[in-house]
Amino acid sequence: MEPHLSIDEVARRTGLTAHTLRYYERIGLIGPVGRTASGQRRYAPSNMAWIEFLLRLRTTRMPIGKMQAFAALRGAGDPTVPARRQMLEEHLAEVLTEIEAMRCAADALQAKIEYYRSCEQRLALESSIERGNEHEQRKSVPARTGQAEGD
Amino acid sequence: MEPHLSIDEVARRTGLTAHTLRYYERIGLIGPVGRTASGQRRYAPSNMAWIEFLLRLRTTRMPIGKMQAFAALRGAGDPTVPARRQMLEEHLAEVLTEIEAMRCAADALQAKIEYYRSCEQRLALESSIERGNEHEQRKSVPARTGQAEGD
DNA sequence: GATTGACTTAGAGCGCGCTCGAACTTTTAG
DNA sequence: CTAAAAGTTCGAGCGCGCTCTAAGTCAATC
Repeated sequence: MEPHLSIDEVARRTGLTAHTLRYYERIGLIGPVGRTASGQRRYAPSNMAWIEFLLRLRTTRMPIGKMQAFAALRGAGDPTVPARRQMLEEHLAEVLTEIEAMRCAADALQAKIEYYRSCEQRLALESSIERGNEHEQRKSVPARTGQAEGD
Repeated sequence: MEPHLSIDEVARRTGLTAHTLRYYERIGLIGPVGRTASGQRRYAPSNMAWIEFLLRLRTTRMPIGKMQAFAALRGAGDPTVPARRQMLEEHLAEVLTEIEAMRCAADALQAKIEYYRSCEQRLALESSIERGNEHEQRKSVPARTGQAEGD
């Protein structure tokens, strides 16, 4: 039981498909991967670590082209360490910017959800009045906010 | 100077292209937009507010198909408010999950950057020793960390 | 009246990131 | 020994989100 995994096992562990793993290798993102005598892939722990790193880059939406550039630098060995670090630093900066943009948009969505909640209260109240049930009133509903037509 | 903007002006203000604005309208994301007598689009403030909302959805990576569904609900008026709220709540939950995933991956990238920095120190030290300059040593460099082949 | 330039529609095309199909070989279970 | 499962290569195809082209209309300027 050596720690060299078949492509299906790697697929299972990483969540990628075997198709995608071959694709990544084809385009130079992964490799070289060991082979059995008959040509089947066997992934070593170092391959796994690299794939996991690629997945982190993917999570942060690095485009494949940049990953290829990074992989090429990595293949060129130690002298490219500064270049690789710089790539990561630039990418990280973009990622942090984007996280902030998403957080900001998420806040706006939260506000909208709350606005909808107030709409629902008002609508419920109006329809109950319409049906003649003028009780059921718990809190005063804020009439109608000036949400600037956002909806 | 009414507050009804031409498509180019809207493009300028939103960062979308005129092409994309027409595309969004075509697929039912935007609309209806007012027209001049000769058929040119004139965007009202309510259109602008909706577009800005769409852009927030896009920032949070809602797929266009979902935006279309949302737009359709909106077009159906008040009774769909609860459904709209639910869509937003579900989407927001996904967004928060994804923000967390990105933040986590970003942390890993930061760690890798720091690892590279230590590599650079070690490499600089080694090459200076190789050249016979055995001074230049400031801090003890941690020999070589066992970064599990991540690189 | 002619030209310039912003606008219109319908529909084709593109870049990205996979995803799948076809045809074949190897491994494994019964 | 056989049959099914899993692997291989090569190349085509797909879904998404635009992006652009072509052909034409209209408004304003020379």
